[in-house]
Amino acid sequence: MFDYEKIPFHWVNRLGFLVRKELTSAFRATEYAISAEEWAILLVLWRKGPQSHSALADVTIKDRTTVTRLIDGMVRKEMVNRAEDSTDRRRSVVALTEYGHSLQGALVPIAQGLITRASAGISPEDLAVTQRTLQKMTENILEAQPRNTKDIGK
Amino acid sequence: MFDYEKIPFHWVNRLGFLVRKELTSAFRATEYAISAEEWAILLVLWRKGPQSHSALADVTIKDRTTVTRLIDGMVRKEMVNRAEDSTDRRRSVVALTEYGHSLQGALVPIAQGLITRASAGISPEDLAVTQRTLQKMTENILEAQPRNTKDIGK
DNA sequence: AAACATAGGTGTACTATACAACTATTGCTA
DNA sequence: TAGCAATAGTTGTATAGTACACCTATGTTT
Repeated sequence: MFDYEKIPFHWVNRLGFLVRKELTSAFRATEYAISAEEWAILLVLWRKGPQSHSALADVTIKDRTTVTRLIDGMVRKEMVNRAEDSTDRRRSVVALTEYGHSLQGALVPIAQGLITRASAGISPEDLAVTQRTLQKMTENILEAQPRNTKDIGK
Repeated sequence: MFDYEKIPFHWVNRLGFLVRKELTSAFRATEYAISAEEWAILLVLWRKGPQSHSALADVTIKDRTTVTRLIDGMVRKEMVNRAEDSTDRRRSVVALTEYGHSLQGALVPIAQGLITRASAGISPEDLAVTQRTLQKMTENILEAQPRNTKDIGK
């Protein structure tokens, strides 16, 4: 049998699960009960501005219906709102509300704290290699993979 | 705002999600519909033999009740069974059935295929650094962390 | 023996996930 | 340009995973 613990996969799973859990419970300890999935959406919106559902589904690698439900919840909690795209009336554009923007100040330091804690005793070079490797692995898997929209080669 | 994409966390989440999804769908394409969580439990049992619920909760970083439900399902599907621990009658020991053992031959090659696919174009050194780094990060977070049992300092 | 700790299970509730099927648009092409 | 195909998003429905609060049974400590 192969030595699973010597392979990044095992740790990707383990650490991924752990991070999600830690983030969620750290957020819940504040007055903002943000889930890890909501956090992922917020990150995109903070960095890239308003996005369509399809775009969000793509970057989060989730089904469009999952995104719909997720955004439903975030609208209910008034973190984001939906507007119509003026150029394409099928499309609705998800944008941050004032409250959604303000969450950044509260949440980012928490995430940074966790990152700092996790990175203790690890050299910047190793962190960089790890980041690159994980990114490459992600791309390898996503390559030639079905997406949510079919305009892959666009 | 910090550059999240330059940090391993982002990719741990993304890749972790992707791997779980890929594994699940690859398994579902066979005659064995094994979930990623069941896979994680099976891995432990294959490698380390019979385990108590608490031990499984510890390595999978899940709540004991979650493990109970997970094992319930696996017992129903006859992958594992529960036996009493002769030395401690509170404890029940989860062990593989014949069927559970046999899954190894079917499932491991699938996982290895995914690993090979993901690792394309990455040097063994980088893979090793990544594995070490992720392991260290996991340990950093788990350190001084509440566990399922309270015998932490044991 | 009493108090405490641990192993595990139940009740309950909620989140995330996604397949199938649907409507409303837009784009393409014959 | 008329009609068909593709796209964006939603709803119905079903399922898995998660965990809190609380419970019982057993073992440990003082």
